[in-house]
Amino acid sequence: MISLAEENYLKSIYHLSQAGSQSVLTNELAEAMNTKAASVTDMIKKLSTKEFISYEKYYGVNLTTKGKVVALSVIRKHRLWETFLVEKLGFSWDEVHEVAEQLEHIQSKRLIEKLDEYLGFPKVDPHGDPIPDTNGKIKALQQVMLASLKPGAASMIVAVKDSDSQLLKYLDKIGARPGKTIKVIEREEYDGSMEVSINNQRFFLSKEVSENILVNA
Amino acid sequence: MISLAEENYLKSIYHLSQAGSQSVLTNELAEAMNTKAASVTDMIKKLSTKEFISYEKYYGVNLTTKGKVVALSVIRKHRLWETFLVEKLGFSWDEVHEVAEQLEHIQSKRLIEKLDEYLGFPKVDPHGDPIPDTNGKIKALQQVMLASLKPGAASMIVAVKDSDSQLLKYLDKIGARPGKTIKVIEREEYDGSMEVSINNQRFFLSKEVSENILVNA
DNA sequence: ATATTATTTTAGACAAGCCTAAAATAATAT
DNA sequence: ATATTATTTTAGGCTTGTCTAAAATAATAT
Repeated sequence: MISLAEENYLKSIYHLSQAGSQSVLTNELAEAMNTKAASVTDMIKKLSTKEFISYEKYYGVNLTTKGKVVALSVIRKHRLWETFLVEKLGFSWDEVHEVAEQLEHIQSKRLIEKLDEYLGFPKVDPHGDPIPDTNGKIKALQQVMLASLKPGAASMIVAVKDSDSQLLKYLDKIGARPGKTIKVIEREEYDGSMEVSINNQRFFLSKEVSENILVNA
Repeated sequence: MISLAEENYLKSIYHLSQAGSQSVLTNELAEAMNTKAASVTDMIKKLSTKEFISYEKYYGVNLTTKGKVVALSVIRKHRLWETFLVEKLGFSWDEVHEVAEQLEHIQSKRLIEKLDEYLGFPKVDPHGDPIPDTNGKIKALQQVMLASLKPGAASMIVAVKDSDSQLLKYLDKIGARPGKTIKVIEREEYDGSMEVSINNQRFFLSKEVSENILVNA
């Protein structure tokens, strides 16, 4: 059996290894998990013994195939639950993360199959992130940062990187939801900020915000 | 904060104190929780310090008002989730218990409110058990055992005591679901068995089974 | 009234998952 | 090439929730 803590570590390792393409380092993981490096080392040993990760002392960890299966199954559950919360229970976009963090650990194959069916086998969650299938296959989206678009370019928002509640609230307010089309009016080279239009309304976005919005390539 | 284990103990204490009307004894609790008496004593001390229960050494425990609130909130969540699983996801009656045991521990007031609303504020769960309201008020049903009915009497099934999966499967097969009307045709005094009719079909029920079916008084 | 039996509690241990402080190793700067 | 700094690991400890074995208490039978 795999514990809740173990599942969370594997999920974090997966996300971190998607971001940077190196091995995941102890300190990165400690920060992501909101814990101390020493605790991470302890857990790394356990996960390594159980063959969920491969681990070279001082040089970080990588998921094994077995570990990736677990991570993707947790992510699948997380994203299906988020979809449920938004589509069926009427949660807003920015409220679902915390609850889904809990729901993703419910152990029941049947439940997830039924939920998937009930939701009509969605391919992406409310943030636009792809939902892995039963076998852990995940469709890599062709995504680029809004920040990289040139003035005049328009594209569909597919996801938001950060899951910070403040950011999500803000994006929700200005209508920057996945599925929406966003157009770059102008971009200031000196600070990376940009003026964009969504729903025919204009907004100024800071560099930080525009780097957190992902659009179709 | 209250832990998962603590919630489960409080729930068990509540159920046991509903059954027998005495204080709940260490051994009863150990059996219900599938653990050893020594472990129960340990936990009892913790719950007592936190004032969820009152405890007199060697003479068992009782829930305090504070403890009852927690227990009823867990039971409310359990029953709402069971309703969801059956009504929305198409689980059958006898499959929901295990999953609901996990779902009942999700911490999110908002989630439960939304779920309640989504289900149309149900008053009873799929087993016919009453669902406590937000304030922990629970409507005591006027229930009697089917076993106590006299030949010729008919009444509506409101609940099933045991949550043993075998029993639930059997009852499902013969159509003995909450809401159904059941009529006693005959009763054998020497072994307590009875012949009944449900949906105009006749069945023989052993004493054990007829004591597990609760009907409107 | 006392001895036997059943129940409950105490004592001491263990695994999981975390911590702090100190030691070991790697990376970087001179 | 070596010293300094940053990162990671080790060592030892804590809490939660469990266990077994032994001691204490209560219930029951004679």
